[in-house]
Amino acid sequence: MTDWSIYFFAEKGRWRKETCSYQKLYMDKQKELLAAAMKLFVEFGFHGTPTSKIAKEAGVANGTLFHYYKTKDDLIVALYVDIKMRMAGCLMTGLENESSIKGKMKSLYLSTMYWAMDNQYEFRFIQQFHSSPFLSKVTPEEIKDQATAHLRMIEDGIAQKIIKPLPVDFIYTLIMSHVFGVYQYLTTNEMDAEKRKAVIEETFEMLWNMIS
Amino acid sequence: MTDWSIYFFAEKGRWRKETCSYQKLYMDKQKELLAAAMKLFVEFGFHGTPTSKIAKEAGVANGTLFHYYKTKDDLIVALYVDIKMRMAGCLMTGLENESSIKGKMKSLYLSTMYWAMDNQYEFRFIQQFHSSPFLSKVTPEEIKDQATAHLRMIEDGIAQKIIKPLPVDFIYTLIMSHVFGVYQYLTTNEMDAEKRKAVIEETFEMLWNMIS
DNA sequence: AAATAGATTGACCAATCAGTCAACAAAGTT
DNA sequence: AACTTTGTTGACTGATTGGTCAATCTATTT
Repeated sequence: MTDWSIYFFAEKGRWRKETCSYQKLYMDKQKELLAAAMKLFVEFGFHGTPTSKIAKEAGVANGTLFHYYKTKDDLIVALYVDIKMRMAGCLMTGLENESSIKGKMKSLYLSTMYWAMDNQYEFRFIQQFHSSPFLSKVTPEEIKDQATAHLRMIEDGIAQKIIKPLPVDFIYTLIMSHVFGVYQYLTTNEMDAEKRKAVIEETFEMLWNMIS
Repeated sequence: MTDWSIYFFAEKGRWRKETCSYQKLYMDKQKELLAAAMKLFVEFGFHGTPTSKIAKEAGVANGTLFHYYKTKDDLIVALYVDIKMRMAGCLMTGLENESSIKGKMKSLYLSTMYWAMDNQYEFRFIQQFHSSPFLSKVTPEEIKDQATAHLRMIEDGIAQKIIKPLPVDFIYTLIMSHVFGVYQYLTTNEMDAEKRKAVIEETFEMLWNMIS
């Protein structure tokens, strides 16, 4: 009945047998689990998404989830760390082109906003996680770690007397809150790419007025 | 065995039999349920708090919860509406003393910040609710309803060309995000009342720089 | 004092949940 | 080819969940 063939999957660099009938892109089951969990958590909340549904959505057996993550809570925290890392990787690009503090700050702000718009599930998951009791399961150092680039920039700005002399993490918090606010506005009010760009540019100037 | 006595409970203006052994303040069971639910939801999240625990914390039988709220979800939404209304009630005071737009805005900002600091469970519940899938169970009109005072003020400010000519609900969103950010900073960094007051005053000026 | 309506109870239940486990499959190692 | 390690499965379970219900209690009305 089933027709077996051999396929080569470049991502892993190894051969694999797969049925012809549902040949599909090979991806680590672990990654599929994270992707499924993220989607369902955002849509139905941490409660409201049983592990069984996550496994099913990931196309994986129930037990596989618990092979990779000892508990459901572990999965949630791991997902948070994963998304945070992927985000941090995206925000680094394009920074070196700018020389001024304001230019660098703007570059970072724009990257953050566009990343949020392009990765809405990821962004909303982080938002949900941040205002949930799970946040306390991640150490403050782990949270700040991904933000060192931002923090150092703010420090420089303060040293050059361009940015208000306030605690760096305070300014960082205000920036992030601003990003959340702008994100919320952009997603609840539909608009074309041009208008959206204008809003993002304008809100950066507002932000800059606030902290400089 | 049990020693029965009669107590008068002024809040309800009626007499009630109660055992001497655990005489306690009488309060609507419904209100006790909301209070218990709020505390537990903030501490353990919407999941992580079974209805049974809520009933127990409220000192009420399991069935009583479902007498007042058809489902657990109903309870969550009702709690949100309740807190929002109580908050709105508190924010109205002291507004009429101010004449200028900036003065009114500052008064409102201060009330909001101090309310958040004095009602941390309430504030954190709203925060959690806002970034959860439950938010979609409340209509946008219901959410905006409590903010009409703010919105009208912003409108006036724009008409008088004191505030930037942007959509009012956009400015409102930015203000609320700012409040969330400042709240987060104030609660994660301990400081005395004086220092806290200074931060709140200063952050208002920053906010004003941003929107004016 | 009888009747009505709402409040309160807690035992109870079907469904669901997070997590286990024994068995099997694949890949890597010797 | 034999062995070891790691990945994968899905049936299974004990505990818990949200929610029901018939009975009791309390206050008010008639």
